[in-house]
Amino acid sequence: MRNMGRTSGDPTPDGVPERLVQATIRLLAEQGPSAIKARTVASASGLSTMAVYHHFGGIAELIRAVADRGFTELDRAFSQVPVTEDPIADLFAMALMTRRVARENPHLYDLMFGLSTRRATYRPLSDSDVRSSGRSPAFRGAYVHLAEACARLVSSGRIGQQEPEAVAAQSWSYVHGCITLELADYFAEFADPVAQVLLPMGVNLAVGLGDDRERAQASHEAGARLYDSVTRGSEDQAVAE
Amino acid sequence: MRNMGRTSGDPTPDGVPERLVQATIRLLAEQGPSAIKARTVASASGLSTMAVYHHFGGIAELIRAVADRGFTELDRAFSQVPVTEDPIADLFAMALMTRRVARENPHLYDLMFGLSTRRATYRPLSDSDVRSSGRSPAFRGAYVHLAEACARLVSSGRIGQQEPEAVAAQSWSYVHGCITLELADYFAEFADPVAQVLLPMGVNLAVGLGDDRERAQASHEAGARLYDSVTRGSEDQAVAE
DNA sequence: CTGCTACTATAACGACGTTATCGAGAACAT
DNA sequence: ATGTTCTCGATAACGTCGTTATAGTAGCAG
Repeated sequence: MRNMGRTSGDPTPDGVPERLVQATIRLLAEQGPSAIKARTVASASGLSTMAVYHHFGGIAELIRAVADRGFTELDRAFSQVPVTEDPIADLFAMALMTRRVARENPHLYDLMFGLSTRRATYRPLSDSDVRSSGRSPAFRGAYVHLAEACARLVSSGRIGQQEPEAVAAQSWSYVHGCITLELADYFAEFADPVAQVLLPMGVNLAVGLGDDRERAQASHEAGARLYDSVTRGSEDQAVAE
Repeated sequence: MRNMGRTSGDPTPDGVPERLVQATIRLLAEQGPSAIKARTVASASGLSTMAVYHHFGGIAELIRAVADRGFTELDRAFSQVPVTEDPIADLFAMALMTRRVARENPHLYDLMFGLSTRRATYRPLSDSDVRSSGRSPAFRGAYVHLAEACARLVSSGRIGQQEPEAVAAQSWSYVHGCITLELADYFAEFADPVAQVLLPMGVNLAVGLGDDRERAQASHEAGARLYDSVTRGSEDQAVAE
């Protein structure tokens, strides 16, 4: 495993590691995790297996880089959501963004949060890939969007006085739980999981946090419109129901 | 893959398939999913690899049987929670039970809900292992406990009139989301994830569903006591913080 | 040209899932 | 008792995978 970046400045972000990561993501989306093999990603990149080991050290590190790329995508998706004067609308737009990212590549989403492919399986994450508090920079990049929206929500006085971190944890939990169960087909009985589960649950949580019900409902509908306005006209309209 | 049961009546539930499943669960708990190999589970069971193929057909089917055993354990845990006159207390006791099961064998829990090891990776679940609506009997055995508690909650009139299935989906989502994130160490900043995230989130959701806040808080504390009374004195006190 | 560095292709090694083949033991009929 | 059949599991092999050893190419410094 040598240097990951270019020796000089990076005018071209399309190096060999990039090709390997994107080929892995594509294989993950099209054929699932069992298709990620040193030979398949190498041939899909037009290289030999040695490229994987020179640039990453092994399949495990490549997969970790791929999962990290997933958080980078999530960060980019969150960045597209504008900061409005309605933090609950922003939060629900981010929830729908998370769902979109998850449904675009379910196996990648599973890789980002599943522990079957983390810990114990691979190395016990030793040194500097976990920087300060415990996660990758790409993850924190996405997380700050959520944390800041929760901080805005608390400081607005719209809900009861409470720790923004706890609000963030609860928001994240309900979104992640819903998405995970939907991806695993446990919500097959619901024709529209967003309208029947995700949105009402967000409203209920907001009400439980102290918001007014009608206002929470309106904010969530505004968040849905915010999400539509951001994603409409984008490169791909993702997975249409 | 031959017959799974004994030829005559089953006075001894400790056959070869049982040994293989339990050896796999033990390997999963002690060494993680990467330790599940045909040779390791076979030697851990005192058998050869052929036993896996005779009784299950392959590693994939064995892993599926193991995940199903996880739902059986969850069903058994839910069965230990008594049906009281307080459905919210029952639901929160089940939430704590789910957390206990998940923490006893995190890799098994991930196997039960992760899609990386389902679908696409293995066969597209063809015939009768998915019976009527979409999941295994062991799963539905656990799910009915949740669904019935939600039905009791709705019919009690304590929360607003709404579909019990939606209440179940929301309860399940928040519990599953919290547990998944906690297992993946995303709640490392919280010294007591139950007191700081899971319980307040359950209260908030109950309030959002229409319950009174003080009453919801009391019910959740009662649910915690209910959980303690059921698990205390049991074989193992599980993972103590 | 020589030496050094960075990277890659080829080929091999060990481990794994799976399968082929065969033998042990039971059940049953004769 | 003997032969037949069947279930089940052991041994050994085959193909694939992650990984590594080896050797090679390209670029640059002297």
